[in-house]
Amino acid sequence: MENFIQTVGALNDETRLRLLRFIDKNGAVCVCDIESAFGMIQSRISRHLKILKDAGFLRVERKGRWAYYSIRSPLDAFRQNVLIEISYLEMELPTLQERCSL
Amino acid sequence: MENFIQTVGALNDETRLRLLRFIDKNGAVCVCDIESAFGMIQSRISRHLKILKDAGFLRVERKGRWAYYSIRSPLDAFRQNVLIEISYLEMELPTLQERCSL
DNA sequence: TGCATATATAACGCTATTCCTATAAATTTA
DNA sequence: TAAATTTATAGGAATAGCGTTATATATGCA
Repeated sequence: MENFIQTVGALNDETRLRLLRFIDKNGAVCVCDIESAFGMIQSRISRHLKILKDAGFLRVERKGRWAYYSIRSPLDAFRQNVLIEISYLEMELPTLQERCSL
Repeated sequence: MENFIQTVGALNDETRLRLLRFIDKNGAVCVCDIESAFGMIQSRISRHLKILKDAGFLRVERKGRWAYYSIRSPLDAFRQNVLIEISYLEMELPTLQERCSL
């Protein structure tokens, strides 16, 4: 029950839906990539990513000073359906211009 | 987008999940049935039912002075999946003791 | 070691949501 | 019509969530 509420709670925010779709589309990205793409301040992004991670949608892998966020795998059927549903939504999504590292 | 957020927003509350599961399980019930089963005051129930209705999960049919709420039909695939997911959740659910009308 | 970079977290103000109480609206019955 | 029943809604207090600023932590490099 708490788990489910945490899951849908993470989806109950436009910024997080856009972040989730962005990562689903572009694969592993670090916070600074998102920062420049979305034009949002870092602390805001970091907090939303944590919520999505805690809700089971994202995983994070640290490499050096960067933290790469990507869709968690494997993903249970319900969260997969959620990602598909989100992919159908009309939303303004920035393009991943340049990776700030690599 | 707004529609999706409204949908998951309706799920982001324990009371509403229990109400939704209760109606999914018992079929059409009126507010007073829920009132006695859940032991919650009527205004609280009425408001949560409205949120679930506006989110596309419920429909309401008026008969005399009673308002019967039931799962909306047909339901799109995503909301069907949500109902299935909710049916798996462990939650304390009251039994529908008596119908206050009929 | 000292500094820059990348990310995470805490604190605060604002808004939204929840609950309750009280009341309105609509229907049935006397 | 008047009273009772059923449901909906408005208003206020408490709480939770978001965005920002400021700061902490952690890594890499000179």
